[in-house]
Amino acid sequence: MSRRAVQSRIARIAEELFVAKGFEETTVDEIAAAVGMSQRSFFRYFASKDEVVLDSLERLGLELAVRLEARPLDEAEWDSLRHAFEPIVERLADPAMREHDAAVQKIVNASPRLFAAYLGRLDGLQRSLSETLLERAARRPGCAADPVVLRAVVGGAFACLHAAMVDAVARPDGFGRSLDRTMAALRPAAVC
Amino acid sequence: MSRRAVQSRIARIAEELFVAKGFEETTVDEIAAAVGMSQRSFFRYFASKDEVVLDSLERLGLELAVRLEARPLDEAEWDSLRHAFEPIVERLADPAMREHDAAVQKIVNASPRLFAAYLGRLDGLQRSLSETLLERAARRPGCAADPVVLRAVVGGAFACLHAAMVDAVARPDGFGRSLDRTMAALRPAAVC
DNA sequence: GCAATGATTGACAGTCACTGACACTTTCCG
DNA sequence: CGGAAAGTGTCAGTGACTGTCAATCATTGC
Repeated sequence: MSRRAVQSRIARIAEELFVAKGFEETTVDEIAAAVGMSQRSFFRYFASKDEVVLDSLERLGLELAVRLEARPLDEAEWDSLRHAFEPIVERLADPAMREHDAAVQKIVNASPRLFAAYLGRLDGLQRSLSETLLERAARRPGCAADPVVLRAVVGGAFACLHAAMVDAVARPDGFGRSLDRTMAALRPAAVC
Repeated sequence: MSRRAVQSRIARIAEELFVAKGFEETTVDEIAAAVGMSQRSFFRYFASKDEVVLDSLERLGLELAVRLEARPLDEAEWDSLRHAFEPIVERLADPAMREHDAAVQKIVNASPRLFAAYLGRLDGLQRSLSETLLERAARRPGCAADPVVLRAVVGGAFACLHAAMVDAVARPDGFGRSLDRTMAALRPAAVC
C-alpha cells in the first residue's frame, strides 16, 4: 500500500472519529488504534494531528496554483484569481463533496487551535500565489507592479473567498453567487 | 502588585528570552524560573505560552474597535476602517515602539504555530469589527448592507493592513504609505 | 534460492504544554 | 481578632510529539 493510500485511510477513519467525538476530544492514540497501527507510526504519516484534517487543503492549494499559472499573462490579476478559485466552486457544486467539506469545516471551526492552523495554511497559499503573480507581472512588458499592492490584492481575493465560504456553511447553495458578489465589490483598479 | 502589572513583567522577561533563544526553544519552566514563580502560577496569568506574545494584540484590537465605533455613521465603511487603523500607524511612528514591535513580529514569524495563532486572533478581530459595522449599517436608514460583502470588505481592509505590515518589516519607514497605497487600490464601490 | 541492504514498523522512554486537586499562606474585611 | 477570599507552590496526570533501537519486511544483486 502506497504512502498516499495509507494517509487517505488514516484521514478517513480519523474524520469519522472527529465527527463522532470532536477534534480535541479524540486522541492520537485512539486514531492509531482505530487504524490499527502504533501512535509512532501515525506520526510517520502525518507530522501532526492537525495535518490529518488540513492535508486535503494542501492538495487543493496546489491545484489553485496550477490553475493560476495557466491563465493568460495579460489577464487582470483579479480575474486570474477568480478563475483559479474555480476548482473550489466546482467541488462545492457536487452535493457529496459539499457534505463532506461541510463536515470538515465544522470540525475545523469547532477548534480554535485547528482553525488557526487552517488560517496559517491559507496564508502560506496566499504567499505562494503572490509570488507567482509577481513573477508573471515581471514577464509582462511595461508594467512595474507594486509588490505590496499585489500581495494586498491576493489577500483581498482570499478575503472574498473566505467570506463566501463562511456564508456557505449556513446557506450551502449560494457559494458561487456569494463569491461573485464579494469579488465584484472588492475588484481593485488595474494593478498596473 | 496588580494582575496587569504581573502580566507585563512576565511578558517583558519572556520576550527577552524569546529574542535570545527563540520561541519554541524557550520552555514555560524557564520563563517561570526567570520571573521567579512556579510554572503553575505562570498559567494563572496567561492561558497559554502563545498568549504572552499575543496579549498586546488583544489590547490593540480593543482600541481599534473603540475607534471604529466613534466614526460617523454616514462615513463609508472603508474610510472608517482606515481611520480605525490609525492607532497602528501612530504606534509605528514612534521609533522605540517600532523596534519593539519589529522584535515581536520577528518572534511570531519565526514560529509557524505562533504565527497561526496570531492569524486566529486577527480573524477574531475581523469578526468583531464586522459585527460592529453590520449593526451600524442597520442603524442607517435606507441601506440594506449585504453581510457577506461587508465581511469581505473588512477582510480586504485587513489584507491591506497585513500586506503593509509584512512590508514594514523590511522597510520600516514606509508603513503608512504602504497602507494608503494598498487601501486605495482595493477600495470597494460603496457597500450600499 | 539467498544474503546483503534499505525501508517500515513497534516498543519504549523522554520532553513539553497544560490541567486539576489540595494544602498553605497572605491579604482583606467586618 | 477571626474567618473568608485571593494568590501561590507542589504534585500528579494527560496528551502531543520526538529520538532511539531493535525487529521485520521487501528489494535487489549474485
